[in-house]
Amino acid sequence: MRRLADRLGSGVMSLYWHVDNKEDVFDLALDAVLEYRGSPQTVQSQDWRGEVVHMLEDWRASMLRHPWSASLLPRRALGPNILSRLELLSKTLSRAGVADADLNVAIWSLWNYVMGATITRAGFDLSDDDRAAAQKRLEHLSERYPTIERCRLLLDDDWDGAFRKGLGFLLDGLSPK
Amino acid sequence: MRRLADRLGSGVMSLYWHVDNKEDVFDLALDAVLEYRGSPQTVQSQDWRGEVVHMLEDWRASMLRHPWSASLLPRRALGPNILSRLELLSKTLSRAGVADADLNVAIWSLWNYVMGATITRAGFDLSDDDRAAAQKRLEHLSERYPTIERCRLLLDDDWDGAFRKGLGFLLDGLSPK
DNA sequence: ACCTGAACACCGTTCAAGT
DNA sequence: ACCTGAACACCGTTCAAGT
Repeated sequence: MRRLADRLGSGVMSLYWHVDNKEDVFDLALDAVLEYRGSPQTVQSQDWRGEVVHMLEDWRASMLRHPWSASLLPRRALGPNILSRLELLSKTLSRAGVADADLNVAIWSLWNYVMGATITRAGFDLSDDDRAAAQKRLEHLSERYPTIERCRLLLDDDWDGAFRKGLGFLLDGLSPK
Repeated sequence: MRRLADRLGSGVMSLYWHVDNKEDVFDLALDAVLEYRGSPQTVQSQDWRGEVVHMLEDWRASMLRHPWSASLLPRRALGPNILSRLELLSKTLSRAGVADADLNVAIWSLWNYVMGATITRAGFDLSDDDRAAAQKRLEHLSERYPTIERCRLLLDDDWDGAFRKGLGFLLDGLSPK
C-alpha cells in the first residue's frame, strides 16, 4: 500500500477511499490482467478446437506477462473479466456439442489445467544460476529418482510446447464422442 | 516467525539457527504435507489407471487437509517428497506404455491438473454466507453470463466428483494408443 | 466527495552477545 | 553448537481531521 501510494504520488491513506483494503487491490489487479481482447463475436467458426486452444493460450500468456499475477491465483476472485472468459469458453464448448451434463466438468478441467500450468511456469522462471544448481542437485540424485532423471523432466524447458501438447491430450479426452 | 516461535515456546531468533528465513519454512512445510504413505512397492498391478487416480487423489487430499498449503504452490519448491511422488508417477506411466517422448508432457499435464484443482478447491471453500452472496450476484448477472448460469457452474459443489471425472478425461487423452 | 498525517500494532531480519 | 534481546526498517490499517 505504501509503495503503491508512493508510485501514484498520493498519500497512503488516500487509497482507502477508492479501495477497501489490500486484498481488494489484489483482486482488482488480477482481473485487470485478464481483460480479453480476443475476436469478440467471431464468425461461427467450425474449428471449435482451435478457438479453445487460442483462448486458453491467451489466458496463460496474459498472466505470464505479469508473473506476479500467478501468485494471486489462490484466491476465489471471480472478477468480470474472468467470468467473461469462462462464459466464452462455456459457449464454445456447448456449441461444439459437449452435453450440458458434462459441461461443468469440462470447464473446470480446462481451468485447472491452465491455472496449474501458469502457476508452475511462473514459479519455474529460473535464473541461470538456479538452473545450474538444479542440474547439479539432480545429478546427485539420479539414483533416487531414475525415471525423472532419464527423461530430464526438470531440464525440459519447452514450456509452451508442453502446454499446447498437454492441452491437446486433454481436449482429446473431452471431445464429444 | 514471531508467531511460530511463540508456538514453539522459543525466542524468535532461535528459529534462525535451524532455518534460513521465512521462505525456507514455507518450503519445508509444503514438502512435509506431501509425505506419501501409499503402498510403496505395490505388486506389479495391471491397473495402472487405478494406480494413477489413487496417487493423484491422495496428492490433492493431502494438500486439502491443510488448505494453507495450496497458497504455497506458486513457488518452485521441489522437496524430496514432491520428487518422490513425481518419480512414482513417472514410473507408473512408463510401465503403462507411455513413450519416453510423451512422458514429460504427460507428467506435467497431470501435475497441472492436480495443482489447479487443489488451488481452486482450497480457494472456493466458501462459508455459507459467501455462497449465498455468490448466488445472489450470479442471478443478477444471468443475462451477461447465460451459459455459465444455465449450467450453474459456480453452484456445483461436487468437487470430488468433478476432479475424478475430469481426471478420467485427461487420462483418456493420455492413454497410449 | 475526496484527501491527509499521526499513531498503533505488527512484521522479518541483522547484529552483537550470551551459554 | 545453540539460543537470546535489543534494535532497525518496514508493513496495513484506524482514527480524527482537513478541504
